[in-house]
Amino acid sequence: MVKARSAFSLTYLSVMIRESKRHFLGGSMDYKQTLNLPNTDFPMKANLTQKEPEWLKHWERMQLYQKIRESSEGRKKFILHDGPPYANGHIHMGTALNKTLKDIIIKSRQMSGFDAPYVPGWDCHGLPIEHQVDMELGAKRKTLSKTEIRQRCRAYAEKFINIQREEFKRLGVLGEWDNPYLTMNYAYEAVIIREFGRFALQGSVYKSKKPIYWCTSCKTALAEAEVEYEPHTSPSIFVAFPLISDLASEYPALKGKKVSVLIWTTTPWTIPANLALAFHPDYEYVGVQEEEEVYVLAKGLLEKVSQRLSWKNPKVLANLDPRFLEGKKCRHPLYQKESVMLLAPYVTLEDGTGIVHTAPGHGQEDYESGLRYHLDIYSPVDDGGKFTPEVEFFAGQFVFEANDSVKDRLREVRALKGEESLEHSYPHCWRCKKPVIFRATEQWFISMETNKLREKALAEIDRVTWMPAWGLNRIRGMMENRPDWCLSRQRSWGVPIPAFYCQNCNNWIITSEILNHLEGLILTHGTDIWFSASEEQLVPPGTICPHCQGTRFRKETDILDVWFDSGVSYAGVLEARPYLGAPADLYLEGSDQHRGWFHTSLLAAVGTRGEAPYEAVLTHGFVVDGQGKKESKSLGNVTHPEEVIKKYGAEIIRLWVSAEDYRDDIRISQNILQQLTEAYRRIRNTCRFLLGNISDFQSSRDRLAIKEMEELDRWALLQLQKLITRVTRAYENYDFHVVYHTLYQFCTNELSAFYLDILKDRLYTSAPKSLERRSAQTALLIILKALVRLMAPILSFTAEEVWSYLPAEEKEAESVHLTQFPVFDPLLVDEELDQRWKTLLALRAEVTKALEQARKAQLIGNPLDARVILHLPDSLTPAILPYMEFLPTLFIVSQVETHSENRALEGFPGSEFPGLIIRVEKALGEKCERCWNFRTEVGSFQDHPTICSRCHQAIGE
RNA sequence: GGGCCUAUAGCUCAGUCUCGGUUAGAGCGCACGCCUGAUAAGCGUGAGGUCGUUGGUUCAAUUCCAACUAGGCCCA
Repeated sequence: MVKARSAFSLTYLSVMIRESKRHFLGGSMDYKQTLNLPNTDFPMKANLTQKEPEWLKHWERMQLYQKIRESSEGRKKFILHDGPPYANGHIHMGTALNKTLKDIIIKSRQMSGFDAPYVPGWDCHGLPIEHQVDMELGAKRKTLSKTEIRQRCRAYAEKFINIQREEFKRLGVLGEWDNPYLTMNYAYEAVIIREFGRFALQGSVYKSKKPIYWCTSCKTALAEAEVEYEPHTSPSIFVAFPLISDLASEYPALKGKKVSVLIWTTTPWTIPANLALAFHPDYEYVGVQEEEEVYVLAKGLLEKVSQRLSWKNPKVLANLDPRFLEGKKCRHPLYQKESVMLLAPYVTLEDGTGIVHTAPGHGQEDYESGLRYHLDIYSPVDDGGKFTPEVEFFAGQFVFEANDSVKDRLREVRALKGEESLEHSYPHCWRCKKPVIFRATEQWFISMETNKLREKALAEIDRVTWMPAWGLNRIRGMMENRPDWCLSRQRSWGVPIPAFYCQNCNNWIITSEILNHLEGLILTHGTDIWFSASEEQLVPPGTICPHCQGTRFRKETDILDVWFDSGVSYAGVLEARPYLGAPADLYLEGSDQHRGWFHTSLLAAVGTRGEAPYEAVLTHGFVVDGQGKKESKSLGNVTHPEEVIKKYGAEIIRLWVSAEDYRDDIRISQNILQQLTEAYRRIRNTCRFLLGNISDFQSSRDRLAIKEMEELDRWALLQLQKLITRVTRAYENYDFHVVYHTLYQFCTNELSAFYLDILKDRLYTSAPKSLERRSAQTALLIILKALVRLMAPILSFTAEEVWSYLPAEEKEAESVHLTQFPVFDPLLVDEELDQRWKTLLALRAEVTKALEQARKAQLIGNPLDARVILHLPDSLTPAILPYMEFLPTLFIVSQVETHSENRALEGFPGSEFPGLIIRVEKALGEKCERCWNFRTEVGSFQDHPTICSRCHQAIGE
């Protein structure tokens, strides 16, 4: 980067020469040339789009990140552990927000005296990538082996890691980009296996059935993301389940009647797997007689059902309390088995009878009820969707074809009370487009209760600091209610579940010997070895089945849930890299991660280490549009980081991230970006002005001690101390919008509209080396150096650019990012001065109003045209009188006088100070051609007839 | 449908939470004006708010409570 120093003295010299020539010739002078106007090459226009990439190159060349690490060796660590984004697609505003926030935290902690390393990571395995690869392959997929698919998945992940890495770097995020953590790195994969092994060896892992989406045509499990909802016509039937339990004791009206529970379903084929009937605990149910039978159904649906079943004369015999029915039994209409009545909150009155036919092996909610009531997860259907031989009447039939047979059979036994057909939205396979079924299959789980995982996790949740505080309730609620962790996926792109089955007795086996052996293999070959090598190679020599002494084994084909991959990152990253450490000080992600990464990381760490992997968790909201609506392609309200960078620069994204309160949802719109651009210019220009006015200043030579400085300058430094306190505290609390607003308003209010505006006269017109000018410059340099460091975590590019324009002797490091925040200096604080000046400022506000009136009346234009006459009330006199000489400077007017008490003063009445009257008149004397103040003595110097005495003296020096 | 959260000027944020109490603040933007020695800059003045809606508690509510509406996240 180019940095040019002004050559003030040279300029000045040439001016003096020119001046004397002119004087000699007797012409009028160009006094502008004798002023000390701002002088800097720091450009007003930022040109961010072009400059930012140059800075990035510069930082890379100078190895900035490594230098920061070296410079902070031995300091107290601050570990922000990166939650890995998924290695799929380009970054969006949300990921940009997340990474930028992390960068601001890292940089601000670093500048607060910590050693804050940042290791970014990526989540690499999983269905979305495999799905993409599948789609790209099309029909060719079936010809490829698992290993070949996995190779393509790896390449796919690599491609997007590289894309995202460049996009993140472009935002100005500093970190160990050349050595990120990837969940598909061999070493990381080995850690996943090891951590799973810890769970397995302590007995927390078990196998059990669970219903999943299953495509009978592709003979494969499907994830939620792989099903598409399409219209589908299903038969819908009403079925009666005769009661076994006698209700007459509680409801005498039912004595001696044939009572049945009436259900409605759109999947007749699941009737053979029925094990229960679900009632809502809070609804009212009735026993209704129609002809010879009594039916139990929800009161609220009686009318609807009567109509649909064309009942002629339904008669309510009893109101039934579902809580009394709980646990009572019905008989299955087709088989000699029971169906238990239970309570479930998901039952609705939208359709049907208010009682839900429950087959735990064929539905998610049914499954949950099954678990709660300890029912068998019964699913007598094979991979091809055919009933297994054990199913009487329907064995071997394809389930969708069995719908009719089931109906026929129900009709035969007079259990079928009504039938219709229904068009509704039904899940279909994304690949073959055929309707899918819910089918229970064997899955791997981590128990929430074994080893008290839930209890320990809840205790750790209470110990961790959640920001905002409501995060605790949120994750607590989830942890209290979550089911056991289903770990297995029937997929290819992931880490295998390292289990073997004995070929002889079919029991599964996971031992420490097996795990150790595998870990070694995976470190050198990755988990690909699991898919490519034979069991003989994967099982350590001499392994025998602990159950039956068998020696031949078959490997598990399921892989692990990717949430387990990222969930063990504390082990794969924090513990694996000696310069980090676990637990982390902070995790920072979107609030959706209360169910995601925060949750799984906690479970994994508590389950294996007994403690949370983080001390504190900070969450941010989601990016929404200018109206607060979520971004969506169809609404067309999506803002892309790339476009913002192209139009405004990454710096504006960083400013946006800082300006908004990220704990809520974060809005973005062209209007907001426009506004931030304006704010950016103001901050930039303030820095430029400061740079321009210290161009001839060298602290070692010119700096004044605080005691020697003008009171105004001391006031400014005092305000700076308040700024430092406020801003550093805001950084500490992660309140970046407070940082932004405080910095910005300091530039606007304290500096631009007040201090700098007043200072111009002194800076420009005083003799260059005069004490009063050096006093101002001393303050300006201190302010600039503080500002540039305080803004560096947010405006990382601009701060560095400003830094590069500082005089060499002011730069204690080659990059602003290698420096520390300014610290509060008590020597610069003077409470009494601050109080005195509060009154001065309030008076100034009154005067500016009066000046505005005068301007409106066309009495004056520039305030320097004015002479202000004050009538001070007694309450103000003691505070103001000592400053009479300073008032013209303060008001930026030519003259200020107090009015004698004798006669009333006509003028502008002050609103804040009763009795204050301000009169504005044309200033006396002539306008000094050099400083533009009106002075009566202008004209009294023969050598310079158009300037005032102050300027005359200044020129002479 | 359930859990958690949010709602203050056109925009971004203060204030209210832990103390309910005179005319609810700032900056930007906007309008009008000044300056032309920060100049694709700088300064000033002004207009903008029934503090999401409706109830309740209270002498008094933007602030406490409830419901509702809108929006967000996570579930179903």
